[in-house]
Amino acid sequence: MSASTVILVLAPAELTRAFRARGLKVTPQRQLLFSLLHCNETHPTAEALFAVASKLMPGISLRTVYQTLNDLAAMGELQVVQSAGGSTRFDPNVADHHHAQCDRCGELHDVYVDDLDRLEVSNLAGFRTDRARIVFGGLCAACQSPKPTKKTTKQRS
Amino acid sequence: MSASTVILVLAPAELTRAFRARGLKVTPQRQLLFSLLHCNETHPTAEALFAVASKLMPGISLRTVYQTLNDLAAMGELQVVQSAGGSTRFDPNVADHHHAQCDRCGELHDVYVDDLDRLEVSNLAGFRTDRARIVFGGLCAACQSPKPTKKTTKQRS
DNA sequence: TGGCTAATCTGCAACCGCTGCAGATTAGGA
DNA sequence: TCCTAATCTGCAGCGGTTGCAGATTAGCCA
Repeated sequence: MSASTVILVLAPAELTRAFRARGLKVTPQRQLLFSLLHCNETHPTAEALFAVASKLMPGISLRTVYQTLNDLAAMGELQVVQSAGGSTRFDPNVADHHHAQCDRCGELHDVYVDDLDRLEVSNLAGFRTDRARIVFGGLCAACQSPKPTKKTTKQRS
Repeated sequence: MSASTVILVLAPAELTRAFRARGLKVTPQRQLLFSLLHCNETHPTAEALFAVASKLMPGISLRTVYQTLNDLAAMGELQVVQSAGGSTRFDPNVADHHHAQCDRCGELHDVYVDDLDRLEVSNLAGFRTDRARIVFGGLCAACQSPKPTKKTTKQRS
């Protein structure tokens, strides 16, 4: 395929730099994925990203999407979120934050927690923790109203 | 197989009662699983439970293990923990608690957090939370020493 | 600019965790 | 003891993910 002829968006410079700095090559496929992830707050799955990428660059392989996401995660440019429901979500927001997942639609929201280190944790038994990840459960704003409209994520029973 | 002739341990009465109360039957397979889960702090996977159960009751099916675990989870007698590394872990500790996962060996430890509701959470945007689940990351006591000994859980790279 | 080479891409097969199904078995009430 | 619905087992199949191999290409160097 003539992927190199497709130049849709400017790839976020930061990720491009990070890849080059590690001796990794910056291909059009990767640039596209960088741009799709940039400021993306939907916590997409690999499959979801692939669907969007395919429209913009027909022929791109799901394998490539996984590869790039794993590379980004390995270099800390992506947070991997293991949410209920099977597939892994990827979060390009690398700021220190946490998540709230809606019990009904399954959607993930970024939330920020201020005073985490003030928590009193017991039963650590020698465990030395250096970070924490919180997932809040409940109902998102949309699903609290009588007629919930979206069902964006499949949930296993 | 003559499963009914195997009576290894007293099934925890609570789970037996809970099953009967819902019109579910209490079979030798279930009794065995109840007893394997009782006071079990290893956060086993279905596969791990199946391995132990198979030794005590040869012929028991992995399908049955999944079925029973799902039943228990559905009735709230089991906490389902979606840990990094693919497979689901099951936690018979239904007290309000959280987890610490070791970066090296992957093992999960129960921890207790006292003042969760004092956390200041921002960016909720209408999300109404009713619970939180925290997973701390770090190193367990065993893996902090120079020669870590166990590698009980496989971790994906 | 052209050539070289290691990194990458794609397509496919396979793996893993888990579930649906159907026929055989059995718990537990009448 | 009998009956029936619940359960068990084995297997096939599914969704998500990864390994592999051959074709392609980014990026360095002359």
